[in-house]
Amino acid sequence: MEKKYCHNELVSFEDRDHEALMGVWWTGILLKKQAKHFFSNFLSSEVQFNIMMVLKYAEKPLTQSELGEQLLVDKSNITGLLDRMEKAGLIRRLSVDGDRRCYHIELSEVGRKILEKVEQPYRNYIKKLMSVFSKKEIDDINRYMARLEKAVAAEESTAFNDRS
Amino acid sequence: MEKKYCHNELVSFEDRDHEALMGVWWTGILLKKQAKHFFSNFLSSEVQFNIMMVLKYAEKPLTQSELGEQLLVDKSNITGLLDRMEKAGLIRRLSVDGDRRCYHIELSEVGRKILEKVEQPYRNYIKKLMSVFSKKEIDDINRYMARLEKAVAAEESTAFNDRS
DNA sequence: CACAATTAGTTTATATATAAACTAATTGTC
DNA sequence: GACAATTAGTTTATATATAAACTAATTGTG
Repeated sequence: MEKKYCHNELVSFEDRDHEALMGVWWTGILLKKQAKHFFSNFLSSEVQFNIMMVLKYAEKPLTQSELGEQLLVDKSNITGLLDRMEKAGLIRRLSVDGDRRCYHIELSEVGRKILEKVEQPYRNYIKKLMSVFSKKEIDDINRYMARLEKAVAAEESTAFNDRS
Repeated sequence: MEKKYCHNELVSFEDRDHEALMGVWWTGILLKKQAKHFFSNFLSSEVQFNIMMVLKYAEKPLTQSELGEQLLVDKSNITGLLDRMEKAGLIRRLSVDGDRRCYHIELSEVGRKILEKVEQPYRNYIKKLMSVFSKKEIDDINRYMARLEKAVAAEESTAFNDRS
């Protein structure tokens, strides 16, 4: 069995672990690229879609920081993302009673309408993608990814270049 | 069982398929972030590490296009990446006999030395990360990711906004 | 050989991503 | 209540990412 560092035949390693990890990595990249393309007629990126989805389904108004935490987006990145989305009329920043430091972010009417157009097609698309897997395999993937995420989080402190 | 669109408790869907796909997505993002941090003392990104690994293990000299294909990096992106890496003394562009359009990219001595410093620690790091999985589970992940990649590729033509 | 089509790489415009330094507002502590 | 520490968000600098338009060189076709 050939082990690949990346996606074609020119380079191969002998490390099944590495291959598995790179598999998750590359698949994630592919999914991101595809999603970006999927939304490109309506939104500048899949990140904007994710933001809108989080806003739509949030159980309470979210601040920029809370949004960033959920989506693993840095606060300095959130500022620009929301600037562009605000400029495009997709979201609004509302001042918050009692804390003049932060905003509550909400979907605008335009944003809601665009989300209505793309949400279901995207869900269908994902449904179709994932239909290559059985119920049991889907559960496997869910469990494996959860464990891998936990392992990554646990290694956070032991990185190569930590000065601690 | 709770289904999450993203990483915390504020938003939840009822879609196990979607959750699995998002799991791969998020885990990929986490891996990228961690890797970037891992290399940050020596390289400006994990992408540069990947480029150097491909160059080291390639069986023949690679052009910019070939490099880009392997790493899923757009040709317009490769130009800038290699510009920065060349400026940092990590790689060289060599003119190619008989085709004045392209370059062969090779690791410089400096690049080779830096790679020597970071490659084994990174491999160990990955080994440790993946040690939470059994041999059988590693094989599962490899198979699942390969199938998911294939499914993604197969859907490429049916994207929401195709004008075909 | 002429010349259209293709290929390799660059440039430009725009978006996403992070770290670090920064401002302004709030909280904790005495 | 004063003031240090923290928190929310912005700014700046730099890197990565894509699409589209571009230049220069090569290939394919008559």
